[in-house]
Amino acid sequence: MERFYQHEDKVLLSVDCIILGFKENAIHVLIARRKFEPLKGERSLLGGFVRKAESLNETVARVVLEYTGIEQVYMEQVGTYGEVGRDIGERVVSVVYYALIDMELYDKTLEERHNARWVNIREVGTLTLDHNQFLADTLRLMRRRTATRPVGFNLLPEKFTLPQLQSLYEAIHQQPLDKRNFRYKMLEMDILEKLEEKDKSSSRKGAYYYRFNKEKYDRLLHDGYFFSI
Amino acid sequence: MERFYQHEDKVLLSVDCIILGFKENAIHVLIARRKFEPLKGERSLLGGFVRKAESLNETVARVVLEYTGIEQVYMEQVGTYGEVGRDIGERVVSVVYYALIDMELYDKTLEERHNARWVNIREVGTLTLDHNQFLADTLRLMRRRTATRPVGFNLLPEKFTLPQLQSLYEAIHQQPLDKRNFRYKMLEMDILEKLEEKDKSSSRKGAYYYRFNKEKYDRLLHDGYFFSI
DNA sequence: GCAAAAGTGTTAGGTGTACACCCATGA
DNA sequence: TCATGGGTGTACACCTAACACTTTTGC
Repeated sequence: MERFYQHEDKVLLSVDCIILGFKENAIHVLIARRKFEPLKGERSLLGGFVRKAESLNETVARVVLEYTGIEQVYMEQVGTYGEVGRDIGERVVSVVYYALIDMELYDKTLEERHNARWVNIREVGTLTLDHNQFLADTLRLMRRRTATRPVGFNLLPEKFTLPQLQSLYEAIHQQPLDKRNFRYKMLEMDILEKLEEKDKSSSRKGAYYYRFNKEKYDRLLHDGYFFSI
Repeated sequence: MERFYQHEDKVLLSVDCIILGFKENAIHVLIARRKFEPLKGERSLLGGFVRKAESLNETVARVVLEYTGIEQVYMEQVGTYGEVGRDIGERVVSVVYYALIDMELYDKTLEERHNARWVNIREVGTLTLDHNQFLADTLRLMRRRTATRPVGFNLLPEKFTLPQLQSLYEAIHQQPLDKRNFRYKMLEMDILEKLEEKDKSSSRKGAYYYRFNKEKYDRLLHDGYFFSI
């Protein structure tokens, strides 16, 4: 390939991933200790540099796979942060993505290998560089997204119960929701399939499992339908 | 500064600006002919490469100033596009911003110098590379933004009339709005200051000028208020 | 006086929200 | 039989959207 733009500056471009999961009725984020200088050992989001022949999505997928063992994830770009002094090592522009994963699929052996931990988003504490900013912006975006599109399902196993789903939404929006209204809204959209099977792990009566029907959902979206909470 | 990350790939990073203005009751976008190879002469959005010691915002400001002569503009990041083959010259990752400007402040001598043109967004035609994609994503975002926050004012002169404001919103959302409901909503927020002066250019009766009161608006936002259309 | 745009309130319908009781089951 | 969480319908308040006539003024 010819080098048309050879007199222009090049910069280091990194991708930082906010990997989110749901457990113990709370959203958790995967963080690790930085493996390299500078700031080695500081608490950090998971990232990687964008390679020459790799798209941004591919970088995200690579990072997510490396740290979770999961191949297909829901991801969305949050934004790009390009202040000159934001990384103390060298000038690095960072593209931030969040990824929603089903924690049942998480490869727990990676926790140790990468010195990584799942932290409740309400108890994150101080992260390195501007990573707290990334997280705050992500949560704002993710709340808006889950409030208008049913992407929350990506945080749950394939089969889930309505009480689980409600507790997920309550964790995301950090506020209690009315059970009847919530169930009505969710079922009214007609994108959930009720299964015969019940989850008996959290009550004697047991709660029916449901499954998300992506085809119906896509049809809804195509028709311009949106929901709220 | 030490070079901690010296073994990582660097990439060309560009900023592409969707510069939007309002005239003749329609949103217009500033486009130009590409000045350099490859694809020299193709219709293109306005952009520039991010320099080593320049933040993304600074790059946008530089590009907007260069092509419009305006220093302070409202801008917002749309997203970052990083497919490997998106630029045919070389691998370039592009950060897209839109900027809203008051066309009365536009320096018309620059139109000729840069071979630039203001084009109605409904008649843009084919742009180079993936710039049509950039524009489509921008318009979607801008519509959402103007529907929930009063950023539309940035497209108008400091003094404007309510019929002008309504026609701006109708242009943005490409649908007619009810005059009484529109005026009521806008005035009810109490962020517009009515002036004594009237604009007589479009009717015998004349329409009162208003001015946007940013302080009151910031107070509203701070209190968590949002409006819709 | 008339044409042309500016300005002004009210109502009906729909949407969102609050709310309380019965059911199924395992221990 | 009882304790525990799952499941179900309605009434009211509020907000959104539809709608038509009067005012001002330059020609």
